[in-house]
Amino acid sequence: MNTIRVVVFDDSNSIREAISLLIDSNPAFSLIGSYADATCCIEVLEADPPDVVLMDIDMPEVTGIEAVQKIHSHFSSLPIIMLTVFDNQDKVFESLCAGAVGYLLKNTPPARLLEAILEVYEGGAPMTPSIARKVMQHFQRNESLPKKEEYHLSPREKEVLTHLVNGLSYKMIAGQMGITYETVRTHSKKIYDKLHVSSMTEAVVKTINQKLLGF
Amino acid sequence: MNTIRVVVFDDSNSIREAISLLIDSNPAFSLIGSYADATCCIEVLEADPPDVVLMDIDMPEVTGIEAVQKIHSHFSSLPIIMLTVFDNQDKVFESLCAGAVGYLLKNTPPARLLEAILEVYEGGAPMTPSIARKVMQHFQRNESLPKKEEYHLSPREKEVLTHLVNGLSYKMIAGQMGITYETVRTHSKKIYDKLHVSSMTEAVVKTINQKLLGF
DNA sequence: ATGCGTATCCCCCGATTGCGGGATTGTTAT
DNA sequence: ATAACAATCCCGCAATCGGGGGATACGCAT
Repeated sequence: MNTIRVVVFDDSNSIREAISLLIDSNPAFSLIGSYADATCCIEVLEADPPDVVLMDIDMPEVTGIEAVQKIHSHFSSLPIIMLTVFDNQDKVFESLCAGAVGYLLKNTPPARLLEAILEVYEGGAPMTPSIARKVMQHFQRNESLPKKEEYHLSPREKEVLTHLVNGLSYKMIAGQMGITYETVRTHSKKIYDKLHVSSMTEAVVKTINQKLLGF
Repeated sequence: MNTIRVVVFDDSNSIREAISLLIDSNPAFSLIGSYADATCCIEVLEADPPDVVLMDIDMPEVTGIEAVQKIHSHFSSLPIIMLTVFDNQDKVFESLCAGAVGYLLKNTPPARLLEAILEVYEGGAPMTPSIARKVMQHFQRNESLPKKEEYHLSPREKEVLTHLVNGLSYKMIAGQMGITYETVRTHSKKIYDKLHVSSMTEAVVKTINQKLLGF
């Protein structure tokens, strides 16, 4: 069986050494590169493509997140595991958005790290439990806020609002809906009234942010 | 040490029995309830609150997802693990949005199930690796589309645009930014020009939909 | 039948916006 | 140093928007 080829980016010498020892101690893995910064990450990976990348999140010159973006856009299927000392909420999500598939704290036990490498290699997404929970909570926020307020818009008003959200003017909406400009205005007035706003823009922003319409 | 109190909702008798055996075989856990449907889930949980809920996703009468919504809105801190036979993409996300914190396939080995119950109890979010990967990929889609177009807005223009997106009028923005109404208009003109739109609303919609600003 | 909500149309008027210019002061880049 | 750009301000004018009315007509409930 082939070994899993790993590359590490981390500005800390001691961490790189520790990881180097860890990986080479297990015949199933081999460390094919280890770098203190990610400035040349694309070139490095191009020259000798690994199976998995370990990326420190805080690095000088090019930050881990920037590096992930670059790597992900060049080698979209190459899995990257982020390593970090703090499980900062924002950094987690920035990394995930940038293209990382795993997120581990540096105090992860060595055995777990090897397990994680194997896991991404097999299509998983290793995370510490606390980070996994943060990710889950991120989904819940989306759906828990919007239903707190209910503005009972009539069907016709929703229709007008949809067009407003698409950026149409009253005149254009009138044309689209086959009604008069004045009617569109009347609907809009009631919409603004019900949404407690006083301009088209405010209505549109509120509609989008609170997902008042089905999209 | 107290045992972790578990309740199960699953319409399959065999699964309920298997879980019952599994949980009672380990002194660290105790099964305090086991129901074939979730119609009375709120009453049940209110009468005898558990630490963790296991919820089958496909059930007659009330679906697992509906049950999760109800439970989550009544007992928002009660962790729920979904159990399912298929890792259907949509169901996963519906469940997560509804308030579940864990998501396991029914072929999960018994030991892993107990581990997962412990994990949610301790604030984690157990998932099978394949589901974890799906969740991760969900984040990546968001950021991969928007960078297809780049409108090189100046810093000042971005600032004005931010205020527009917050629903402010030119006059209000002028006040906020300490510049003249006329200057705000000039910036806005250039913004509309660069975004290829011709109204405040269109600019706002485009900005939000394409995530042109950092939010 | 009387009221309530919805949908439709109309008018007036002031405020705001969009578009066409033009102008000055910096900074940056070639 | 000359051009290019960003940021600031100004004017005029037409179009659009927002708020205030009022009006008709339909359906639906009590």
